[in-house]
Amino acid sequence: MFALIDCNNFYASCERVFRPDLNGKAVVVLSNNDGCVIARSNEAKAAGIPMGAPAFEYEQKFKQHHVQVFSANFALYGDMSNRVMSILSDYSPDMEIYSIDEAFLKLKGFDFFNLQDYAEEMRYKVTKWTGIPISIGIAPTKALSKVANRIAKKFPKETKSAYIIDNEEKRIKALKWLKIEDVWGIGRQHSKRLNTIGVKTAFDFTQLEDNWVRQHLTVVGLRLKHNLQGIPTLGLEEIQSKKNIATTRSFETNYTTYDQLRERIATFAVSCAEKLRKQQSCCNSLMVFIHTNRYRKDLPQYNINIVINLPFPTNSSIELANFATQALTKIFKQGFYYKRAGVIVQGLIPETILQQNLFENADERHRPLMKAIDKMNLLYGQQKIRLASQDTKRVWKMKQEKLSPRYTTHLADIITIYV
DNA sequence: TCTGGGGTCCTAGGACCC
DNA sequence: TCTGGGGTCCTAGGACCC
Repeated sequence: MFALIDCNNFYASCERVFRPDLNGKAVVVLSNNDGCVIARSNEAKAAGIPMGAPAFEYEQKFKQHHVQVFSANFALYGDMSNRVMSILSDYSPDMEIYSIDEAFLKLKGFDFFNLQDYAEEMRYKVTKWTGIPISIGIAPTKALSKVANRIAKKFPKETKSAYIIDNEEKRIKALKWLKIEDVWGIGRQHSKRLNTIGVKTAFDFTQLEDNWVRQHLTVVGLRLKHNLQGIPTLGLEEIQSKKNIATTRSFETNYTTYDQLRERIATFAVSCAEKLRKQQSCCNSLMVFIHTNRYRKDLPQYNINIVINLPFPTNSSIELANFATQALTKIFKQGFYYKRAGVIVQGLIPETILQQNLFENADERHRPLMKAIDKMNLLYGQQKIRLASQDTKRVWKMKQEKLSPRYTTHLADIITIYV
């Protein structure tokens, strides 16, 4: 059996842990730059605030329903996630962390366990120790555990937030209940197409011909179909190092000059380099893109990207910032209002595989230098040591007007309790 | 004025090889 | 008039996830 554990309204719940006065109240969390809604408490959902709602369009509604608004505090969410995952890892030797707020546990050899009790204990401990509410779905396959989880979340009282699909009757009943567009792996396009041929529920989907599914939804869709039928086609996945790493941002205002963009691109490249070093990889190529504001139909649009193959694999901040700025030079055009840009590094290989190039090689001195920089930044705070090509005067700021303290990761932000 | 960010996988088609 | 057969690798684009 697989268990899928999912934190309820994760970011909103993290904020509430340190603001218990907000329990039972509407809470939303905004994306970077306070752009749009990326998490909602149940009360906020009930107030009719959709996922992805642009914050400026919903200001009235926030006021009207007394919604507490937060800027995204990823330092807090990342740390809370680690705490939850560490508790969950005690409940099975086989765990796959699927996202910041979700994990699969493989429950092998649990035949003599009462899984309902087991799940409820898990839930009790996570909530007690971290303050984060979770829902649990258990079933013979991953896709079905997703379905079970949805039921647990939808009917928290009846299920005690833990639901198990362990026989055909329950499976069929669950699949007939679940709308096709809510199935894991069926997105907007697929559900539109499925709707036109009369597939309304997950159950309808499992009744389709294999060939049709294969043809229109590729092998991914076919695997999903079998998974929903109870045939295990998806196992736990090993933790693997990433294949791409990206740092991309929208700007608070429009950028018009090369110099402004150059600074951002250098900073994004440095950030990618840091992420690479963290997972002990080097990259072989890098992509730089710049976009104008796609919502401003009245302005000329210019979206372009460029891929640069590096002469040697590297994770040096200096090299990557250099290559990225060179790339930018090739695509930058005067006369546009730029709103978004990013750097994506690709072709990742382990740091240890060092291929010598006949003509050009990485500067060996960078390695110890980067090590020293990483160490200092860890010790004295992120971004303390920067390249001169970066924003040394701290001109650049993200809009984060409703940022909560870093309660769990920053000493100065620790809560004081008066007794 | 203001509309996020970071990932994965699969397929078709082109370029190339012998 | 007639123009093979069997591969690999790479990339762009489209779908999906949170």
